[in-house]
Amino acid sequence: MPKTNTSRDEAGIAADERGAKPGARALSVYRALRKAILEQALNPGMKLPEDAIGDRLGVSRTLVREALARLALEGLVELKPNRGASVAYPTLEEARDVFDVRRGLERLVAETLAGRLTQAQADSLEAHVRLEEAALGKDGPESIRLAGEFHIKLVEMTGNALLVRYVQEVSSRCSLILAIYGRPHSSECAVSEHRELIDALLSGDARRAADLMDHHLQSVVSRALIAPRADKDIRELLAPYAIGEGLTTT
Amino acid sequence: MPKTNTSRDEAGIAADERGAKPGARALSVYRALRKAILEQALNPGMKLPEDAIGDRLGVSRTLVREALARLALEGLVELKPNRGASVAYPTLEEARDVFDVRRGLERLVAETLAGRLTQAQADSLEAHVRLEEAALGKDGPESIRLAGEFHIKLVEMTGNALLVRYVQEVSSRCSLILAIYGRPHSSECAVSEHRELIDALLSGDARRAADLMDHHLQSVVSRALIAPRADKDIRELLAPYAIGEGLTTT
DNA sequence: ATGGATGCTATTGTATGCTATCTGTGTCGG
DNA sequence: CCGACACAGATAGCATACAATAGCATCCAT
Repeated sequence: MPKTNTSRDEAGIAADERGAKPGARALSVYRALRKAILEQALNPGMKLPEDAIGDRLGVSRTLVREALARLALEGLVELKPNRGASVAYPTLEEARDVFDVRRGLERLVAETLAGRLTQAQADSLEAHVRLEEAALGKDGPESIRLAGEFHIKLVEMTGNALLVRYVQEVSSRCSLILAIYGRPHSSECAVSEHRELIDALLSGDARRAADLMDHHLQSVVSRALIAPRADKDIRELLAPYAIGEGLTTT
Repeated sequence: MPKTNTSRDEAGIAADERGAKPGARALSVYRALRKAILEQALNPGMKLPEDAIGDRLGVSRTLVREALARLALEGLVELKPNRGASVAYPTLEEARDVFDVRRGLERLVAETLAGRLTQAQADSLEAHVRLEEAALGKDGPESIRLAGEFHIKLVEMTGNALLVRYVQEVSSRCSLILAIYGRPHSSECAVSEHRELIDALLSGDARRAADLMDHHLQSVVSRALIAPRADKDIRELLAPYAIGEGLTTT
């Protein structure tokens, strides 16, 4: 029996998983959307209609719904009742919350790893830092991606699966936040700070490693987070235009 | 207009939300299952068939699936492909991971709150501690629930929504873990430690508060978690496995 | 009698249809 | 000319129907 598929082979998803495992397509949808959001193919605030996405990806609305629900739980999309999903547009307060939690989590990472880093792990991190340095010149999304991956590599070395999940989650949200509020072309992580961190971890000084990580992330915020691009309220944005046209603004 | 429901009023869910808001029933299913798991009406390892749950709760499998997916993401249920859902049965390693992350998160709570606690908040916490003391005599699930709620109240006072979510999640998982590996009737949190913590928070000494919290949670683990070398008899060891297989335990 | 194959059953995975609700547009009254 | 009501188009919420898979029991062959 050749599977009598319901003729579902036109678009993107069906092709990427040959084995056709059970929950694989739902995962693919999730990953596709996640990636699209993180590399800003879908801008924050953009609507995400179930039908359109399902159409484009060759799956039914059910799977799209599943993916959207998951992304909503991770804070990458907002899900308003009867209004559908849209790419999350975090407020500055939410941004602060996320960065605070991230600092707390990554401090735990540093403490956990301090003095426990194997030489192989340290080498791997060193190699990564070198990649970052190489990417520094040609400022692009490449540099940003690598800087983020350093932290992911770090947390993965703890072997704590839950910690990995949480750090990945907050990292994703940080990317989104920086896409909204960040300076255009800031390399967010100073490579030198990454290298210092590795040293501290190898030396086994947990306190110093934690403080370094803390300071590092703190400086990421102050370096990359800029004043809000005053898009709080559309009325504020339009006020000058209204004055220009002689319309009442209050 | 009485909503012309599709005849869905027999069982548990339909009655609890009169307004019948859009996503309310899905949430109700989620909460019902969550509660059932946490108070061990559903034992770890127990199977969770979608249609049975849907039947019992008066909703379709769709909503049950949604709830199960969410619980799976929170680590309260395990979701195996084509095999369905079951109440999570964390390993000891996972348990350690969860407790580690919890310590990191709650330390952040303590640091955030240190010196920022209003008198009203301190009073509220004091009142809660008094409830805990009252419940100490009659050892029961009551004492355990109250001890957990103390930490929830605490994190809610930070005003950090993400931190609240994470702490609630790890707290839930800790409850589950203690249900499996915990001593039968240990009051997990020493009430005196809660009171000390409030003092430290009021005094504004962030370091001391964080260390107290750390030590507090550490002692919860050592007080409640059974040692790996089980000097209990073999029947106790096998009991959870029997439950997992649906066999009688006595 | 034992080992393996085969059909059956229970349960999950996915799609789709129906209904309720929301948003935008058009029309009517002030 | 501006506001309110009403209708219509669109979209999410939910249920159900259909398809596929894993586990189990039975049966046959060695």
